[in-house]
Amino acid sequence: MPRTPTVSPDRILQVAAREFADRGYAGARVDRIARLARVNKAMLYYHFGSKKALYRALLLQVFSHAGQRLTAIADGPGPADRKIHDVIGAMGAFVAEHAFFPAIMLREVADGGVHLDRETLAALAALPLTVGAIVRQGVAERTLRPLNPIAAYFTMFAPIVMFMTGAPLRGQLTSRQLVDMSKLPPERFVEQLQESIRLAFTAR
Amino acid sequence: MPRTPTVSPDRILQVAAREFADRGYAGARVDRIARLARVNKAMLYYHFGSKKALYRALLLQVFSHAGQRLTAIADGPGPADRKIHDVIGAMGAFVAEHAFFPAIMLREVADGGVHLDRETLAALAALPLTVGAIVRQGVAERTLRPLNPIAAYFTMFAPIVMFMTGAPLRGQLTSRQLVDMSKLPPERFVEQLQESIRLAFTAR
DNA sequence: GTCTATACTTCGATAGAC
DNA sequence: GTCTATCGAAGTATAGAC
Repeated sequence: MPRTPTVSPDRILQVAAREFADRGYAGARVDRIARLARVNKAMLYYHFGSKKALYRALLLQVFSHAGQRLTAIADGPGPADRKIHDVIGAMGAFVAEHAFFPAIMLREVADGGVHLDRETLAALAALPLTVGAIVRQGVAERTLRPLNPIAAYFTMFAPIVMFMTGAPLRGQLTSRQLVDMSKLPPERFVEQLQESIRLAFTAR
Repeated sequence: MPRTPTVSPDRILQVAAREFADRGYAGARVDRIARLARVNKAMLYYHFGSKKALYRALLLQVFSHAGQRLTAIADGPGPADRKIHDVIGAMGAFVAEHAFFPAIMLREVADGGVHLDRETLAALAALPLTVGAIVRQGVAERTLRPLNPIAAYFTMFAPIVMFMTGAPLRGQLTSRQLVDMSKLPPERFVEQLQESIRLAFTAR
């Protein structure tokens, strides 16, 4: 996966990812995406048709990739408590590779999915579905305590998504000397979360 | 606190809360806020000066209120593990009273605080500061296990904020029969989170 | 304090030549 | 596939009468 794709559509998607993550659907500017991707606007519309279609193409791609990571773990062997640990780690790794992902996820939650079609929503739905499957496995095999799958999904993923998205805001609060929120690298946050979720979810 | 304030500025703030929560700063429309608040646009600008000033006034108000709730608990008597439980409950109650709050919080995290001034950022900073104080108390008195205060803050609040904000998206996923995420009322989610955080944070 | 009308800007999208 | 030029809609904000 090259850092600077030579093909226009790929380069557009890459720039669009940052633009939509940083500014949201309403705040994103097609002009800016085209300029940063070094294509003119007409070219962008030629490839994607509309701002909304570009947004959907991007989200479908990223949600599908994220879903595949989780599904691979859920469908693999091993006890559910181990899978929970691995799934949190996989999400942390996915965010490390795709820094724009958590902000997009956050914004789509806030927007209520209004810009998405059924296909993109289905790709998004794979995430809670996969976690739900692991939780049900764990409760059945008694490696996890009885948990509501939806509650478990939010309890394990919301912290990672909000922490990763919140880096710029933490930077502002820290640099303005309002709170010092600078001393926790992402990898350590993931470890701490894994430990908290292990204590919270494991049957005993 | 009347449901339909008679004074224009109050009514504008109330409508603006829903508009900014539903659509974000960039997506919010001053025209729509004015129309729904039954004032004309010139009146809105007369009272608040600009879209940004209106946004800041709203966020300053809501962050201050939320911060006061938490501070009251943190400064009160009792062991820290109990305060953690109460603070989660207080946040759940605050959201029940101000349904727009979690979406605003989520969007501001994603926007990186770019629309806020120092005063509003300070009001926001009170939240992690207060949780940090409770965590430090608990670690000192050995009612909580050693925890990074920042990690603790995100672990306990991110789930509540994302779950509450995500109601419309869950509704879409459920009604389109992609996942059934409809069977978990907010109060039960808060209880489940309190139990998970108790297990995750308590020293033993 | 309240209104109508409008100035000014920006945005998404397209026409049409090459 | 690629470009320049531009259109029409929509947005924030204000002027100026009452």
